[in-house]
Amino acid sequence: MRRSQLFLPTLKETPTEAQIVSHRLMLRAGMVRQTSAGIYAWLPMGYRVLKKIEQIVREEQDRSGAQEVLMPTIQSADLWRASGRYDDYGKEMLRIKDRHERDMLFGPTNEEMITEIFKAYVKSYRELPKNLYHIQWKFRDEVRPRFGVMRGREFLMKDAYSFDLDYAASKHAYNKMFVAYLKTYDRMGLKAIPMRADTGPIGGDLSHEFIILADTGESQVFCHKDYIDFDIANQAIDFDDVAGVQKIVERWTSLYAATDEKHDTAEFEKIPAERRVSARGIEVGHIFHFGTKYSDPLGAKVAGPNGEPVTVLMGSYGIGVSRLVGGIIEASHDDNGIIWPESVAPWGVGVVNLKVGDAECDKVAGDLYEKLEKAGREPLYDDRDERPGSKFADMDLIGLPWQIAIGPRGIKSGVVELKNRKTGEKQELSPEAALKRLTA
RNA sequence: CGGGGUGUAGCGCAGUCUGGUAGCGCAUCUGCUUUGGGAGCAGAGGGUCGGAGGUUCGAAUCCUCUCACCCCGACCA
Repeated sequence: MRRSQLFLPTLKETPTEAQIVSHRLMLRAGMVRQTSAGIYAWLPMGYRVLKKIEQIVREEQDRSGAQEVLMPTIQSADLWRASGRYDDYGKEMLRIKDRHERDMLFGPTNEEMITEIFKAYVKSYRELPKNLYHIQWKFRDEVRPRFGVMRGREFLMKDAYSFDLDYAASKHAYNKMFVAYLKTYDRMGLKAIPMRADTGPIGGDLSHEFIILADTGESQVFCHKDYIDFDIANQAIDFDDVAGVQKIVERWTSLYAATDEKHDTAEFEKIPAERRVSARGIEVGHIFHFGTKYSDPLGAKVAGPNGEPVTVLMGSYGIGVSRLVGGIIEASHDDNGIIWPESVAPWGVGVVNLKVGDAECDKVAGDLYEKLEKAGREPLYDDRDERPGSKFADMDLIGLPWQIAIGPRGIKSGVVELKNRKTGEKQELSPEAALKRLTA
């Protein structure tokens, strides 16, 4: 993409309404525009990042055996009356009437709808297990939206729903999601720590929040320091291996980790003092086993092995996709701007032509741009006739992992400058060597 | 939903107390000079001062109502 063609309205000054760093940077980098409180339009760069995150989530869901569907944003109130939640949900639910005065709503979640769909088709235990997910916009009419996309009213969420015949199977479904989540966050360059969450009236140990550590996080969290060094990156997972998956879950739940609501000071203090981590965190996912809470009132039953009706056990598994855009920035930025992990960066490399119009610079920069494009590195070529300083500042702001600066000074001695956004490390090397470094 | 605050050019703000030609910086456009970390000079364009009523010869400014947005708290992916 050529910067001169791109719709990327970056700002030098920070709009006052933005209080936290990710919100400020998202506005300054021209990623989103607020259209109402807690509702955002996604501009090209923001949307590219959103789609990359979404795609990683999708791939890891698919890998774990879940199947993607797409359910509507608008739902009928009748469904929610059947589960009893229409009245319970309160003012957070955006209620709408259609032209026939029928009660509708903009879905805040989809348990009722997926259960209804499941129930309509699945009649036998032989068809289990099933895990269906979708990635769709939700609306919760928060009293007080804030923190930009981190807590908007409209937000993109991946929600998966598992259906199983008995508790053991249901637990395996839960464990698979647990592991898929670890993989998902890891691929985004995030260290997400599963923390025990409130299980409500169901009880048991099957609910976890996935928290990433960031200084500006919304809640206080406590955990054992060893979690920081836990690694899932290069582990091949066999999701059909019940014991193997269970083992991974056990490892990741073996140490203390809790948000302030569930914090137990006595337990925490059993950890050696130098291994205690008390930090701020952002919730980026929540998985929950809720048994028959919805299948029972909605009558989701299958025929069991002996022909008897069995109410299925369910779980639901959410990832805040749009929230992650803000979350990643909170976890990865500096004074100059965003620092994108490679996997979610809107473009892979920034090619900065420091003197547009200079024949040599144009040639070398244009050539590098084309080759990087061909190599699939998704370069962003800053071919604007701007001053070098403002191009560097802009490039740092939008946070692409790599920058190549091509200027007359370097060209004279046959070199360009390759800069790593994260480390700030710069080195001069020939255009060919730079290309090789980035495409190896 | 309680408490507090702000609405003036795309962004950041002054002007409001004490009514009298709507301003500044950045951004934008033109020209010249500049060109390796957000340039300099000269010129230009851009506003129903959030909206509706009212007071007044005259309202960004005073009064009433209203809408939007932000912050703290309670609540939440």
